[in-house]
Amino acid sequence: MNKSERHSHQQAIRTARKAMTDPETVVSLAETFKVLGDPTRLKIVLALLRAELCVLDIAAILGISESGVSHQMRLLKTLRLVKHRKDGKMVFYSLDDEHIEDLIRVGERHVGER
Amino acid sequence: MNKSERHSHQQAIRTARKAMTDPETVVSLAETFKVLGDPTRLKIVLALLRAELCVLDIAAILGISESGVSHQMRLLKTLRLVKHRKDGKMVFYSLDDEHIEDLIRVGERHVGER
DNA sequence: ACAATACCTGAACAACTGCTCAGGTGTTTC
DNA sequence: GAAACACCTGAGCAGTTGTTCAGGTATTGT
Repeated sequence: MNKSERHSHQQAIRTARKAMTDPETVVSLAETFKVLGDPTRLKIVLALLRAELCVLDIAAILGISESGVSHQMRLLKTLRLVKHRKDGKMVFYSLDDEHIEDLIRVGERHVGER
Repeated sequence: MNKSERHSHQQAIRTARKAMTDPETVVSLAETFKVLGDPTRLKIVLALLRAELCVLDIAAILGISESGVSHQMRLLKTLRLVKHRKDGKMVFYSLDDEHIEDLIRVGERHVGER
């Protein structure tokens, strides 16, 4: 009996493995959570829940540099959490879809318990 | 006119700031997303969605060491994503509440689009 | 055309993360 | 009680992250 057969939960293991048949989806899903898992980026998303904002607005709200905001916005854009609208020399950001608000609400419900 | 008053979005900034009146909640929320934002931990949670599992089961599913699993379980436990049940020398882990499944489902919906 | 504004980019850095290794505790079996 | 098992913990490490700095582009105003 080798190490992987030692204990008797082969059935549970087979069942559990089915939860991640598509490794690519798992990685994308993790990336989505990860992007919301940083206080700075979460604050940006929370702010955009209320108002459309330009880079300097966000920098003012967070107290970090324009450059820092710009880097984070690129990430949020890549993962399709935010979209942007150019108006002259300014770029206005807003949330890209309604699932993000749902995600925040469900998360708040978990944190709020107890 | 100083730098922070330069542009004319003071109203938007005031509105957006209201979204994070409680900084402690923001940090807790970010921690919750962060813990799901790592592929290894997300896989653990996905697996536990299907079956109650012990440490060695999880290690077998993920292909990492018992020790690595143990470290991650402590984190998941601290953030109340999982609970544990001792049975002899084994420890069985399962999800702690139903919001976690909701979180995963909403996340999948976001990732699935396009 | 020049200066100011709003934003973006690459490089660099300190801080943090996930993992393994070595060694530990508690439980079961012989 | 000794050996085997299931799990936990602290230390250490390579890789990643968030931020700033310096310098870049595009747009506007004079």
